[in-house]
Amino acid sequence: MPEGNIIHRLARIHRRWLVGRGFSADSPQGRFSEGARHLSGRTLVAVDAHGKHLFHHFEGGVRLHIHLGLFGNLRHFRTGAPPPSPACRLRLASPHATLHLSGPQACELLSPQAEATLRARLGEDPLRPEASPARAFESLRRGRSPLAIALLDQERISGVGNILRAEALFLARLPPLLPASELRLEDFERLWEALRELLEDAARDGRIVAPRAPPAPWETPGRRREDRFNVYDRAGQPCPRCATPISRLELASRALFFCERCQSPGAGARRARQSRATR
DNA sequence: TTCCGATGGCCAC
DNA sequence: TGGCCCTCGGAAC
Repeated sequence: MPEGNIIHRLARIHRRWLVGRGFSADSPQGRFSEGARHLSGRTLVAVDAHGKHLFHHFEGGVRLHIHLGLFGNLRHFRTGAPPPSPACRLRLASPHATLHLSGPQACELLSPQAEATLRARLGEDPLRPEASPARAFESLRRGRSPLAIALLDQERISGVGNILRAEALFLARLPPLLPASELRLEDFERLWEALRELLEDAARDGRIVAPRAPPAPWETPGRRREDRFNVYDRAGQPCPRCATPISRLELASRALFFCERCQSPGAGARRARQSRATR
């Protein structure tokens, strides 16, 4: 489920509803019993999201680090929490809300030092206010990997997952296999803006819905999953811009979706020239 | 009822 | 690069 948008959304909800509450904690599954004992009885004082990582700070300097990985799920119930599933790694309960965490890649207590070390490795997160596009640009251009690979590298830009990379590259009309070192500033600026907008909308709405191009009225909120994307998981279906069948490529064991025509080398530059000419 | 894939990432080789 | 971990919904039988 989780790309950066989900993590930021969770952080916002928890900040609003849970900070200042005291929690009891347990680990129905048993794999986090020791950590749960340390958490139990403490008040949540802050919640922060960085890329796909979530940090809950409790009183007494106790810090919980959660990474949902591919399968992780963090549910919240304001009232009437159901019994936890047997796989529930951590349950945090207060009179006002209950959290159920299952299947995380990471659920651990970290010292402030360990948290700082972890965060120092993360690249610019487009959803964080201090994010620097200039640093992200420099970081993306390091090395020779294709743009599509560089985008998933959390040490360059953090929070981007497989859906967002496909949709952002499509909206920015960039060829996914372009060597990242050849990315030009004007192309990067379109890409960064696409990422920022997709992430921000998805963090607010709770799911990724890519704007359709060419400009079409925004679909109704009831838009079905398979209609939410321009290219992701749409192999063989017509590109919404040019009707060319969407391509699927296996790259570093991840599926990559793109339009060979709209995202051919030079497509972005051609479009930029056209829009300048018509201004 | 079983099976499979998924919006991640780590580690060993 | 491949194997592996973790969970769960929906497709396939």
